[in-house]
Amino acid sequence: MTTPAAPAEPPTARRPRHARGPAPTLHDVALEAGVSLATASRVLNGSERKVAAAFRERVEAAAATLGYTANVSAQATARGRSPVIALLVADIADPYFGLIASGVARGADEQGLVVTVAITERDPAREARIVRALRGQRPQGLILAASRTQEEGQAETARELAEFIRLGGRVVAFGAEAEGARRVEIDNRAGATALGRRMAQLGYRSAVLVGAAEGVRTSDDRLAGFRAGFEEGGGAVAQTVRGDFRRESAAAAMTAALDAGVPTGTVVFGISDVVAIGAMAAIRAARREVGADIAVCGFDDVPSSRDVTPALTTVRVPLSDAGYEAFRAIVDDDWTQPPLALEVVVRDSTPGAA
Amino acid sequence: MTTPAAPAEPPTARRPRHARGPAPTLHDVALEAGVSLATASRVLNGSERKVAAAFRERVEAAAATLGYTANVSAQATARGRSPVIALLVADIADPYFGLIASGVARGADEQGLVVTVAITERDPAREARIVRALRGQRPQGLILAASRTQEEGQAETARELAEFIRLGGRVVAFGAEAEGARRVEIDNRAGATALGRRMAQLGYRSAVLVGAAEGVRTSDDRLAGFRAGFEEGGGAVAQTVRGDFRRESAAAAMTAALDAGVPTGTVVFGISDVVAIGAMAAIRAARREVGADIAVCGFDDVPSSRDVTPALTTVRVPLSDAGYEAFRAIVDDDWTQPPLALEVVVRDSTPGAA
DNA sequence: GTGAAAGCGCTAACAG
DNA sequence: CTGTTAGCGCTTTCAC
Repeated sequence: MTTPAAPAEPPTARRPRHARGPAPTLHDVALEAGVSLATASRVLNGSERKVAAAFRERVEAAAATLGYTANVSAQATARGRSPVIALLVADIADPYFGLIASGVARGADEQGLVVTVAITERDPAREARIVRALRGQRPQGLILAASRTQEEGQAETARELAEFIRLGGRVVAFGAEAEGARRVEIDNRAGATALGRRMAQLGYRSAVLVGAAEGVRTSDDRLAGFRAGFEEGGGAVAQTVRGDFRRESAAAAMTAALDAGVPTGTVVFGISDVVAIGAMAAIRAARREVGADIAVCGFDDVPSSRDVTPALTTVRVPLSDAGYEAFRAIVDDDWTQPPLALEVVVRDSTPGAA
Repeated sequence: MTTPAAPAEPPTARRPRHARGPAPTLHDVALEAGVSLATASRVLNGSERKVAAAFRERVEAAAATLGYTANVSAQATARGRSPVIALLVADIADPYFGLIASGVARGADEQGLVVTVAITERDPAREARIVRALRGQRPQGLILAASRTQEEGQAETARELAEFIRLGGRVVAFGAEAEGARRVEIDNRAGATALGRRMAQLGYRSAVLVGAAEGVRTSDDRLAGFRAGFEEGGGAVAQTVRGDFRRESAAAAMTAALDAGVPTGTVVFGISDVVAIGAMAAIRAARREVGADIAVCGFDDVPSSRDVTPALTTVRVPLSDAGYEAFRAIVDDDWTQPPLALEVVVRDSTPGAA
């Protein structure tokens, strides 16, 4: 459908108030207010410089009647910096990333910045492509929340990241280390160690670990930490099975473990609540009971960990705060990470062994 | 820490490969390749026009050695349109919105567009401010997924939206109707009616409804639908209590209902799974049993609805697909919404009454 | 205080 | 095919 013929109008007519068309420009506002571009710019977009009250009012009135909003892209090219923070997550529908994103968004909002979200789907090639595309936005910073492995497939991403940093970009990564990047450190190892120790204290002596592939840092740290704490308390790890961070793969891994044999009184540690919950499903599917028969604990304390039955024992991670800190790390020159307190929370999924 | 003094260099020297500084521009690439700006632009950024292989290669080589990425803001101002889709959600950590966001992101990725996310926190004033700010991005479109009420506080948002549309912007809203906006319709009423009918078939005769404030459209539709189906099947609604879409407020509302008295054999309908799960928590806190004593059902079928115990009966909503459709509605001129099939899924939280 | 004018990085006619 | 040259909408010296 093309635009219907409009009533003929003298070409010099100002665009009528209710016409549909391109957004009014600063030029339009200046014209309407009878001032120069420079003056209009000064009053509308934060400038240090003073403008006489009379002018200021006229400009503001003009902007209001025209419905003017500054064109962010134009401002960005003129100023040489854009008001965007780019966030890279593996999967925005996963509560872990959703919580982080909410913290980032909160910070961005405080500073009037906008956050753009990109999804890696845990695909390294995709991740590299995305980082490259994101570079084009010339964002103030890049927040990497996608769980990354140390190796293969990462080279390309690392290269793009390095380039971004070299060009003056800021990147902050969760856990992962990247040359020149800041890190928001969630002490996965310590948290998991505390959890493992606690499980040992509760009387468990045998554990099954459900993790992601070797080399995935978050997974490795949590696994190692749990093992250390648990062994320190006198327990032993009977099996380690692996999937990824998704519920289904965790359930499959747990099923394998069950097939191999899991005695009553064992505690299962899932590297994340989502994984632990997947394991719970597998345990039930195998007609075993979660709790008294096989205990389960996770990590993160996502909202649904309280809603499963029995409620899941886990390590509380202030994910939203962590997201906020990641944001601060981008915008605050002398940011140093405040402690992100992890806390073991014991619920019914790990009843004290007799 | 300031930049350490760099080794003196003749001012005419090209920026060395590893210097830290502003990102290379198209101009730099053209220079390096010994071609004109126009040619460089043509090979690097999709143009219809042909460029001789020899030139093309030189430009590509130059871009690669310089690590060039086109400046998106500059492209946007030059082209007069920016590659962004703005998404407005109430709370990105809520699985409902997370799922929608993932669908939007999938679509955007397919088209090489970027999505920016803003959070309303269900605050109308905030929402209006955000829409206004988003206008500045001159996005291709605006997707409104924040649940909105019909009235008060919305006037301002409506005004901003109207202005955006008048200026040629596209907006698509979930459910809500806005002059000139496309809608992605999730047939909440029909889905809820089917659920209500099904509950009646299972033998329930009395229901407690847990909704959000009156005037919140999604809530109203689901409530009305459930009531219709349930009454049609011979049931009756005993109480309607209200909170919002959050777990805690739903639990509080349910607690109030329990205080007022909820007989065994009642079915509780929560307008969303999150609400239903909050109600489940309240029921347990009141030392009642979910299932045989008080049945519970929800709406959406978010992942955790399968993980609670007993598993939650609900209406499956293809949220991610809905998000994808919202995206399509923005970019596809002659988009018409394909059916978004809702499906009642009965699980253990609503055992067949005897 | 205010305005003219030169960019910002890129695109898109328009000539060659 | 390639290069020249106006813009795009806004900011920011730099004079007045």
